[in-house]
Amino acid sequence: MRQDIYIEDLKQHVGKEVTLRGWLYTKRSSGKIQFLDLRDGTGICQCVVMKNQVDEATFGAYDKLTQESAFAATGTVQEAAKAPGGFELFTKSIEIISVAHEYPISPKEHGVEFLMEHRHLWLRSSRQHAIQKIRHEVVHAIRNFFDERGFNMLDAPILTPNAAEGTSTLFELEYFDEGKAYLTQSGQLYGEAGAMALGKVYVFGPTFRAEKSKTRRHLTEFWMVEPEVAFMDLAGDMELAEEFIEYIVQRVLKNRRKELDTLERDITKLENIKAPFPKLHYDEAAEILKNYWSEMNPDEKKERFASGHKEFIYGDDFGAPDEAVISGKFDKPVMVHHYPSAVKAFYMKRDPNEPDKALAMDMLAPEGYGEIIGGSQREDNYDLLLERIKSHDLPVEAFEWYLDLRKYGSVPHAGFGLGVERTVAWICGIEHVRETIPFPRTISRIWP
RNA sequence: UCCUGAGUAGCUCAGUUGGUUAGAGCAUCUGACUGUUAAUCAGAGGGUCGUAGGUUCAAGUCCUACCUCAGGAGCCA
Repeated sequence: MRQDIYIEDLKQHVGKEVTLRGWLYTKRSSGKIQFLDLRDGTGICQCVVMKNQVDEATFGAYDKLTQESAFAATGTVQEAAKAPGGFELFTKSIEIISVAHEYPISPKEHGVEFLMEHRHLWLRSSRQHAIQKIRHEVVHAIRNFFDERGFNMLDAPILTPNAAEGTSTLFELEYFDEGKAYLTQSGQLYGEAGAMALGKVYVFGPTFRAEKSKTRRHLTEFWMVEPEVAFMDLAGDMELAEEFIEYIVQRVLKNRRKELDTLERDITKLENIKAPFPKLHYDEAAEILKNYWSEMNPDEKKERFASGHKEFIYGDDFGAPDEAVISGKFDKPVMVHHYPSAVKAFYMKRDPNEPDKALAMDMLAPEGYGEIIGGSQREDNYDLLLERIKSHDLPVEAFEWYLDLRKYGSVPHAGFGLGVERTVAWICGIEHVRETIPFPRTISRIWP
């Protein structure tokens, strides 16, 4: 009996006759024996065609099938140590479904611009396929983590009337007779409203930043997951964050080993990602930077300045190169907490014991992947929050609903935001976040 | 916005102190090959050197402006 099956299930069909359907990845031939690598989305299978075993039409299919042509192959599944994946199809017949035009992405290397221009096709390549499988696993792990802990998912609006942290980086649009609307930068404020209704919530969705950032860590459209929990303080926030990251990384290790192998990821670095993570007070992190600069000789200093790294001054926020110095000291993600409140967002609560510091934390990924989490305990006092909105020159009317949360049963609460693309880039060990999202939006790309 | 780098065949690149007809690999096409792994081997076709000016007997190469892309800074996840 023949049946249609997927390549990932081949091992259950050894010795049986099956039909595989998919696309031609590559082909090789030595005259009277042909090898066609069939890709079906679940894997790649080598189809072996021998001239003296098949009819003329099937043997002739090799010449007609161009790269990425669609076809069905029927034959017997065999174990084959030399075949990619360990199995091959000893092919009896081939049915051509559609012949592809000359395919632009050849097996040799290509430049970034060319690949991005063909992103819709590039996704078929094995590395891109592996990255999307891992992204899916990460998203699944995120949802499982919160669902298992009794969190309620809360969908925040994409179209919003106001900014979370200033107005310079918003995508703006006309909203009927209501004036301007903006694409959301963060669902956090809505998450806070949700936490007061449901106790524990997480917002999960796309966010938009019109910043003109052109680095391997930035996209204008990216996905963020933002848990928010009533009655949780900063310490609880950090515990939740480290448990969360451990969960995601270990899940990918368990379920996506094959894809990590495809990406040639150093697994040992990921196996090490287990809570607790190092936690540094801002002052301790500042000390690391102070020592870093004081131990440097003048030539090295000149080099650092030339690369754009400015010498750290106590009280400043950390720049990307500073973060690299701090995270470089550890082989796990590092959490830095108690940043100066002057450099942090208006909604972050100040520490009553250190009034110049915010109850805020960032998590820096290892291996130079930068900030993957930013979080804080939120200001829960109505008067202080109102004062903060005013001192940040934000329009009070726009935040009236948000201030209501402090009017009607205000409680301590905290949360954080995790950037999905930076997390996936780190786990995959790839250079740039643009490869972690199917259709990246950057400052100079809105196509395809 | 600022700093740095790059635009040469469909793709990835080489091209010397300026010098005659601009090269290679892959892809495409033709042929050979019964166990290939980015198969191999032999052959063929394929170019307004990013755009516009300028210097020169002579410009892919030098100069100016502009365009596009990439990496980084700032800001952030």
